[in-house]
Amino acid sequence: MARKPEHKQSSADKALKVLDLFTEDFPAWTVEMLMKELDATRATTYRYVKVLYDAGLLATGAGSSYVLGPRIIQLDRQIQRSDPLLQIALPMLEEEKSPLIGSKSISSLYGDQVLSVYVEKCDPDIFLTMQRGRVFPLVYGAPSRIILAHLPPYQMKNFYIANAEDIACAHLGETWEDFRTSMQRLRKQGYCIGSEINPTVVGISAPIFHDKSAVSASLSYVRRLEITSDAQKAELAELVVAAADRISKQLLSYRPERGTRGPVFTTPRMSV
Amino acid sequence: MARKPEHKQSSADKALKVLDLFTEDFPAWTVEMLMKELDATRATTYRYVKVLYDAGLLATGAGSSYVLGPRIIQLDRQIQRSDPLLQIALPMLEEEKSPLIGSKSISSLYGDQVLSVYVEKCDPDIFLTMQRGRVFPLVYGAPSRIILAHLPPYQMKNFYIANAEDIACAHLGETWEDFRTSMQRLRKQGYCIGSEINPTVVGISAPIFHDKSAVSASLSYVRRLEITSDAQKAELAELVVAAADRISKQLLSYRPERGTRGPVFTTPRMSV
DNA sequence: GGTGTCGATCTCAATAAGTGAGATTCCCGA
DNA sequence: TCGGGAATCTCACTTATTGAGATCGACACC
Repeated sequence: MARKPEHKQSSADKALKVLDLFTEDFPAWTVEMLMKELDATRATTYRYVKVLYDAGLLATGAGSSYVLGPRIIQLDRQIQRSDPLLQIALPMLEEEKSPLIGSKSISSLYGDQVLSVYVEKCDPDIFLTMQRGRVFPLVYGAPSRIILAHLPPYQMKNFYIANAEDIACAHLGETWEDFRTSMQRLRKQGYCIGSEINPTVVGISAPIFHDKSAVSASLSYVRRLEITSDAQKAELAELVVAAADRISKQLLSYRPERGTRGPVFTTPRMSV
Repeated sequence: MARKPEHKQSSADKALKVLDLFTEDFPAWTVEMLMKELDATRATTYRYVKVLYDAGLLATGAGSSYVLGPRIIQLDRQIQRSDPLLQIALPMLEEEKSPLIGSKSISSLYGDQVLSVYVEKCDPDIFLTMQRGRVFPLVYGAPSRIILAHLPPYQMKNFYIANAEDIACAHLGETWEDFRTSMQRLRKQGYCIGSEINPTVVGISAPIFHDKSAVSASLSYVRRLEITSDAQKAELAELVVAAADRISKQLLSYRPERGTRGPVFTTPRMSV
């Protein structure tokens, strides 16, 4: 995870830090601007840029600026094509045609974050904020929380110790016992329902396992809040739990084809 | 460009080289495998992996392997949201509803390659091989060739010198004069038609300019070959040229909103 | 909840890099 | 062909990287 501050400053670290500067609000940087931001000389800045440019992670933009490069788009395609979760889940989701479902999405656990990896818009009138690539903390939103609830005990304990404050803020428990109990309740329920991320919709998420007792992702069905009755919520919950179970079953028996050297699941560590 | 072999071996270079190993056929690597492949010691291999892991470019996979990381998916979303070409073109393409169009796609020029950056399936029965992230050489396929034909003179000349052989193989000209003439013909026609990439469809591509006389991308309309008459080809050509022109016009008058510090077009260099 | 097994990190001396300032080359538009 | 500016090169100097082994710690099993 690139969250925590680093102690040592290797040169590769410093070069890759340049990537962090390319945010949505500042998608283009000139070398002059980078020099000021990095507090480095012209030569050094060009060296960092060259490394990333040669790797295809940066590309030249208009006005002698640099922007994120083509390699990223290319690698994203590679991930999509080699991710067994998507390989299995997408065909299964295509068969799910209930008119109750306004949108389907899949979120994956990476480290201590949850990343949206697939979003499908079914209801043309629904307003979606979810997109592939959006990142959420483990405590925020139904897709995250149902994953959080199914973490193995030691990971959940570690997570609590490191994030007790955020957990309390999110009303998931004031103490470890509180937290454990509320997570237990979620597990028993089998799904998590909420409108936290997007207040115009209701989302219901169920866990996906790539190994017995190892959660890796969650499936969410979403529907416009204004047109959703309580009975429909219950029906959607049943649907999403059943679909997530089917995906998990397939995933458990998944064996890679083609010349791959092994499974391609992500099994995050929850290190401090 | 990440094509040509490098002379110097900086440590960041070596770390980023690890990314190259993660191909579609080998999406997961253990450290042991990487050690053999890189011919490095265990400590060094772990150091490279750690740098990429901390940057989010790698993630841990099942069986103590590593796979491409969440940061890539995240950065891809950032590119999509900050690319003025997509910002402008997508709403315009949504209004184009001709039933002749089986698929729409946009390809962008990056260096000496052309990258598919957007693909939309309109005809549910069409079989598409094109996806966001697919890369093509500048001489292969209609989307590439119409870009090639509109390169500025010195870039075209440079490209010819460096790729005379490939150009001859692609029947684009045996000599510089030949090549120049065939490119001139394409420019005059205004579009390029072909079935090279996917033999089951016919694709027609028109150039998109982000600056007068600076090509940056191409728009392609695609239709199943078996159901396409010559008259329909002509009509599709008109449509795609008109749409690409509209996009170019918008692009020329584009001024970034939000706190962006400048335009975010890619203006590739064609260096040797 | 305790304990064992690897995967991952740390330590330290030797080695081979990265760094900065300025000159230079090369790209690209007229 | 030429000019302006971006990108690279040179070289002395400094600092990080490397490799082998010891150690740490996360995770699985009991």
